[in-house]
Amino acid sequence: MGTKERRQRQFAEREQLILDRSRELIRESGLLNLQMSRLAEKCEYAVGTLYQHFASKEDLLLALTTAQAQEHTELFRRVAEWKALSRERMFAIGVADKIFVQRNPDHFRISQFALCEVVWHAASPDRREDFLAACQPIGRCVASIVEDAVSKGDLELNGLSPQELCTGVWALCNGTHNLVHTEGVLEDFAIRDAYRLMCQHIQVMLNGFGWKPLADPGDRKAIDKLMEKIKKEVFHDFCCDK
Amino acid sequence: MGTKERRQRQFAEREQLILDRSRELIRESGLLNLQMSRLAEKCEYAVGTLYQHFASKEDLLLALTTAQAQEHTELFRRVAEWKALSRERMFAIGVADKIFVQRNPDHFRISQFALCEVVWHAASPDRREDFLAACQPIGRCVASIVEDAVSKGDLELNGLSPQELCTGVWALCNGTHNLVHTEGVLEDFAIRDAYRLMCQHIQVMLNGFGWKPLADPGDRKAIDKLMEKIKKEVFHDFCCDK
DNA sequence: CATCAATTTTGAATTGCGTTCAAAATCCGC
DNA sequence: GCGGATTTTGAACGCAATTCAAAATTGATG
Repeated sequence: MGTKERRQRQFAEREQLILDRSRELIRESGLLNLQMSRLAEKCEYAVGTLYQHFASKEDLLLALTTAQAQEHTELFRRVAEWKALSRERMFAIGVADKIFVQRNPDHFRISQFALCEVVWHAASPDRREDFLAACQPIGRCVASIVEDAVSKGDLELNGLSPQELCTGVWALCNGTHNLVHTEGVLEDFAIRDAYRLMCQHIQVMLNGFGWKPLADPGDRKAIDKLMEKIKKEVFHDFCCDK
Repeated sequence: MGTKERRQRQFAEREQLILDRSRELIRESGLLNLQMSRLAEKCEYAVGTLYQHFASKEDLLLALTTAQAQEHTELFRRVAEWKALSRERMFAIGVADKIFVQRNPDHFRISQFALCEVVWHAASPDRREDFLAACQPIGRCVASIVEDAVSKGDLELNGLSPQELCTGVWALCNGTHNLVHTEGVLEDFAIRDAYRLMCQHIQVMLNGFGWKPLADPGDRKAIDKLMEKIKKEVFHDFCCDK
């Protein structure tokens, strides 16, 4: 009896539609102006139907974030599978982040909001669990690179756990996103290309960890070249920008 | 004619009262449950009176954040004036951050929310300017430490501007706050003391910048000792916790 | 193909909360 | 202690999220 399955599939498709449309609405008129009634109109469904999928508006926002976290994970998985030096792979995590943000310019705006206490706690417990589950592979990917580096002798942990070491790079990336998306903050600082700078800082940090082979932090050309290489070898189909 | 001045003073006092009470309310029952009518009740004023001070609820939240940013600035100013090696002072910026967060446990929850597009844009332009103005000294403090380090020969910029270098440390701190306050994220990672770890990562990063004198990243005792020293010499009256 | 119970969809009605504003109270100079 | 200006008040308003009873659709059954 395929009836039930078809129903489920259609339900899932509709959910996807709602997520897509809400992303469009947010792009068009901002997160601030996202209204359930307008969204319903845009989806050509009644408001009540939206609530069959999402327990609340906050729930929807967290679902949006989760869906994008899955794409994010995909990028990281590629990096983890890339055949290259451990240090290059770790650096590539930063590049993946950079590419992800470029491809999903409003992801961070949404997630920054969705992960705030206010929205987070207004979302349903299931949705929160889904989000955490979607994030787990990211952590595992990155930790596996660290473990690999240690086993190859490229890196010494100096008493840290692989997770603790990851947290440094993670915080650096996360903080960069945050600063970029907080209006007015980086403007005063005259930062040109915050994400390129982030990659430079990752190199600095990896050097600080003594992760071999050390990079020359002053050599921007080398960093750019490595970024190009990563874009070509790992994300060839993801980024067409030069 | 002191009447007008007295009025202004009373107005300012009332504003302070409102801010204090809202902080209490948030502590008691969460940011999610902050309601203007309850706040008015707690302040023993009418709702309308609140709106003489703040254009909207969002405006109030941003004002809260700004007020705390001022205390934050105070800590940084002390660090900048501290007579010590440039590297110790830069590290002390991280310690200041750690102390600030310990003293103001809900600051970050509130600011994380207040700086989201949704709240930020719903606050009044004046309030936004106030916030940015309150943050500027922070940037200047930190940049001055970098400049000092360069002039003393402790650090080479390698083509970065002092601001660009600061951004790395800033992002690291900011990202750590963010991860700490995103529920469930660090839990899986089994991070014990995220802020201590942040300080370690700052040391790693400063090493990566080649900021002399280099620290031994594996020597936790040394880091703890330095943290103690900073607490004693710079923040003696701020932190009583061991 | 008609029937009908179960399921799904609908959108007007409800609700809750932020915000407003006309009326009341207070202030202050004369 | 008078009267205009200023401030405070809180009931009323409006908006947008959410609900839920009624309508529509579905699909199994004879």
